[in-house]
Amino acid sequence: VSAATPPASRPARARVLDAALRLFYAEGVHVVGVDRIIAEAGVAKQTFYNHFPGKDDLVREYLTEQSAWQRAAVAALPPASPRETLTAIFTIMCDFGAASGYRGCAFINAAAEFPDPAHPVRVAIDEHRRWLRGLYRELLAADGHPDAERTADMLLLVRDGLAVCLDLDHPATVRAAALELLARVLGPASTQ
Amino acid sequence: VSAATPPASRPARARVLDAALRLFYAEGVHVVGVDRIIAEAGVAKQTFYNHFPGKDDLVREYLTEQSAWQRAAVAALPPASPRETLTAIFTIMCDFGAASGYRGCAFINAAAEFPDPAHPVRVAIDEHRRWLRGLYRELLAADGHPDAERTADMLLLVRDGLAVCLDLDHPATVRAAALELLARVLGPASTQ
Amino acid sequence: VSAATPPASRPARARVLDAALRLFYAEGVHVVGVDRIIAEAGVAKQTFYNHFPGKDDLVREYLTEQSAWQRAAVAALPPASPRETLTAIFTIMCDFGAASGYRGCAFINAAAEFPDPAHPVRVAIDEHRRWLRGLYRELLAADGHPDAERTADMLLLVRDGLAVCLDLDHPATVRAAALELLARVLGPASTQ
Amino acid sequence: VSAATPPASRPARARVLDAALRLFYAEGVHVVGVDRIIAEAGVAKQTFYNHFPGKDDLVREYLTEQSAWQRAAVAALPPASPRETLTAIFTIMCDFGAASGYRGCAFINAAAEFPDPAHPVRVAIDEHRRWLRGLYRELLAADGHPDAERTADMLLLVRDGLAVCLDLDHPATVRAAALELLARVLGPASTQ
DNA sequence: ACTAGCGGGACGACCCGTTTGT
DNA sequence: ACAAACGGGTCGTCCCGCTAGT
Repeated sequence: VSAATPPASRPARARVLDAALRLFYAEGVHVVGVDRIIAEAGVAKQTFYNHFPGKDDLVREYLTEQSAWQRAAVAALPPASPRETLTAIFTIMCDFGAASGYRGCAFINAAAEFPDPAHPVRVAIDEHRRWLRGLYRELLAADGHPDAERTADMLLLVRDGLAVCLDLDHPATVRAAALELLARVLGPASTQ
Repeated sequence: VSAATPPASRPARARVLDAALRLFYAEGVHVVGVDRIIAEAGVAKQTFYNHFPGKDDLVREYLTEQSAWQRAAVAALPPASPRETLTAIFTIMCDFGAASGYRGCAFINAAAEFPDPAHPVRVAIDEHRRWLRGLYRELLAADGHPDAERTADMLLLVRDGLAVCLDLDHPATVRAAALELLARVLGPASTQ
Repeated sequence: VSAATPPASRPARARVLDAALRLFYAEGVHVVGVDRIIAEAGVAKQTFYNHFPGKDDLVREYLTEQSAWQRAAVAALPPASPRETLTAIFTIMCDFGAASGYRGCAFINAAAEFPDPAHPVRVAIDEHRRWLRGLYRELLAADGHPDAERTADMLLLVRDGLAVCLDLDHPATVRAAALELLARVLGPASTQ
Repeated sequence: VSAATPPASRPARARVLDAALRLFYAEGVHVVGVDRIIAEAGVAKQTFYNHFPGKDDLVREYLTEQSAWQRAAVAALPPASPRETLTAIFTIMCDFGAASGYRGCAFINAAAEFPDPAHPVRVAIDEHRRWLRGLYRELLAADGHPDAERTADMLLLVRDGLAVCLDLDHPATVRAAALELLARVLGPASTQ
């Protein structure tokens, strides 16, 4: 009844994107063929190619979708101090990493499969990382951190390491290490 | 110079591994076919399958080779204090990451392409990471660090983040962030 | 101007035929898909299948349309002696062959793509050729040629060679050869 | 036992070319898929791509093969006067055109399916036609014809028309027209 | 009656990892 | 050690039916 987003053709395209998101994240991009995506989406092959020029474009949209989802999740965080927000972000990452089905960071994984830095997929990855770093920097600055720029770099590095370790090591152990590391990066709380 | 038939077909196998290492690391595992590997190695297809049961085994050996190479590199480090050795390890990582041809960590990239945790490739990855963490822990303990276990976890996390960021961001910026982070992890030098 | 619903769905069908004519002639029949035709015609897929049972029928109509166009062009020739009319027909062919966009004879090209002599497309081709030969024969007879039947066969052969050569060789050279050939076929003008 | 041509790998490649020649000529280029060719050749798919970079290259080789065959056939003609040789060439064309399986000129048919004049296939067609015209010109010159150049153009045009008409009309009728036309092009025999 | 889009199944060219003959 | 064979899989396009929505 309600036409929240585009009035027409919502389901088919969305189903393709859903299936792509699920399969690409869970198994990787190159091993998942178009045929499997359209099969899981319950979509004809031609309708897929009506919505996406090719597989690469679908991959790019898969990443932008992921990025949009993360931005929305951050925007939906309960209001809190910048420092608490930062801690919440990393804590939530740990929660995700402990849940079943976690497979690391979609962007890092995609970068592993697309070596060419000029490839559109890599461009989408860069854009997401610029947003991430900007988010950290703003929160640090709002927290009154003396060197938000460089500390944002450090947080990005911690985030990447966290995303990787949560996938490859014991999530509980990684959680402890990450939160401790975060504390050392942020320094003692500003006694305001 | 050499006899008609060398005692063991060493060079053929080694050439295959060399080509695999180069191609797998530079372009990824799934996109590189065995035909290209044997072509670059200058080896017949049958000789390849004489030395390796299949492609997956080659991938596993590619990772163990990488691991052996890193262990040898660490063993060849000039004698120094544990703390200096740790710093050297991370500094060398930054050097590699700034060099052209850097494509991130071979193990992290491989994990992105092999989701199944029970796969032999993932087992090889786990083994390398266990060695890495053990190395950190021993060096920390030798340095007299009070909590070598947990600090080793943190170092592993920093290492992973470093390997990823060096590939995706500006190496110089990442280097500064990583070394600063390392300093905060190791704490003030033990005034011995 | 026109009523709400024109008595017959003329425009849609005509647009499809126009697009088909343009694309089929310029690029060939098999390489041009139905989707491209309906896209260029600005017509829905269903509308296409409402007017044509299938692609093959469209091809047949494309040829009958071509044939009708040529018949109309001949009928519209300025009044002249039969011999002048014949010369005009071949001269106009040379003009077309020198123009950009010339791609040979639509019927010869279609025959190259439809080998089965019983195929409706081939039937349409045969019909056009029968008309052509009849036209030549009548003009020759009207000119008082002693052997109109066999000379018409020769003219048809020259026509086909002309249509092919204009596409594959230099039009200017071909024109000279064709007109010279035509003169030899027609023989000296009847000194009436 | 005997290694007449290349010592190795003769059969596979030759079988592919044989099948391609048969199918392409009989049915057209675009309608015949690679799969059918390799099936009729009894060859593995990869073997095909080991010998030919792609289908287009096979098409080009199909035409060069055809051209080579025609050149050999002309070279194998019994010694005769130039004029007799010319007549023999056109007579043999008529014989071929009357035989079952005749499908017109392979080059004209191929040109109908490859509109782009810069395409390698068109280049091969041009080359064959240059040879053809050169052959006519030399024979005419050897016969003492006063204008071999322009007459060669006319012969090429007649040849093309003949090849087309033999496919589309009654071969017997076409034969008579073609030989009569040839006589008019060559003029009265030089009473030497 | 025309548009827009989806579903379906076959086929297009091309490449995969692997095994076999020679 | 080479080429060929094998079976299946890759992405992408084919022609055609059908169902809504104005």
